Amino acid sequence: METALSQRAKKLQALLAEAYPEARCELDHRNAYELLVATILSAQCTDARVNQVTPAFFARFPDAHALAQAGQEEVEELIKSTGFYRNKAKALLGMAKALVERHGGEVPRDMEAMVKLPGVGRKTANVVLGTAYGLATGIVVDTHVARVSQRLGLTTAQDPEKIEQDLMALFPKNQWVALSHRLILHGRYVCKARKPACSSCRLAEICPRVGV
DNA sequence: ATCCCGAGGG
DNA sequence: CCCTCTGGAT
Repeated sequence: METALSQRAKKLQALLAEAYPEARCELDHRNAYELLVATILSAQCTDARVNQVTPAFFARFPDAHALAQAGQEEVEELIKSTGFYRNKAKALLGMAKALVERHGGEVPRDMEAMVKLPGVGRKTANVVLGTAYGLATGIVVDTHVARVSQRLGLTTAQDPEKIEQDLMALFPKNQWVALSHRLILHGRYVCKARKPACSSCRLAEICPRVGV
């Protein structure tokens, strides 16, 4: 049976694909380790700023083995401008050590192992598994995705886990990775928290907010 | 002056 | 369940 909501989901998928054909990740990265580091740094910070600090960071710490040897203060200095730098430095060091101890310095390819890494939650894990490895383990639910999904009426849930379940039920698995990127881009540039650009929104025709 | 918003800790 | 951590954007 085709519910009204799932038909809207199909329409949304088409509109998003037109609006964001590239479905790109804005964090610069060359492998799973770099994406994992960049994603941890991206909390409370723009991707553009993360991309300013990562070149020097990866030159100094090219892999988990190098990072695991680092001193907290040097890491803090390199990531200072991204905010939350003490928490992030601690998370990065713990994560690198866990990577070396438990995974031979490689980034694991499954959700269970990922979320056991210090500083890595479901959001970060979904970004890395989906984008670096092409594994659709779930849908990325950061606050952009949560906000857009709520505004579009795709979910009434507040809890990110519940939002993710609602979205996963609405979209085919082979769309999850691209959908995550597109919803993030849309939330970042159009369906913004503060001043949503509804007049130039490509999803306006299916948005309950427009015209109310 | 206020909001942004992920993960851990209390 | 709610608080905290931070610099930057608005």
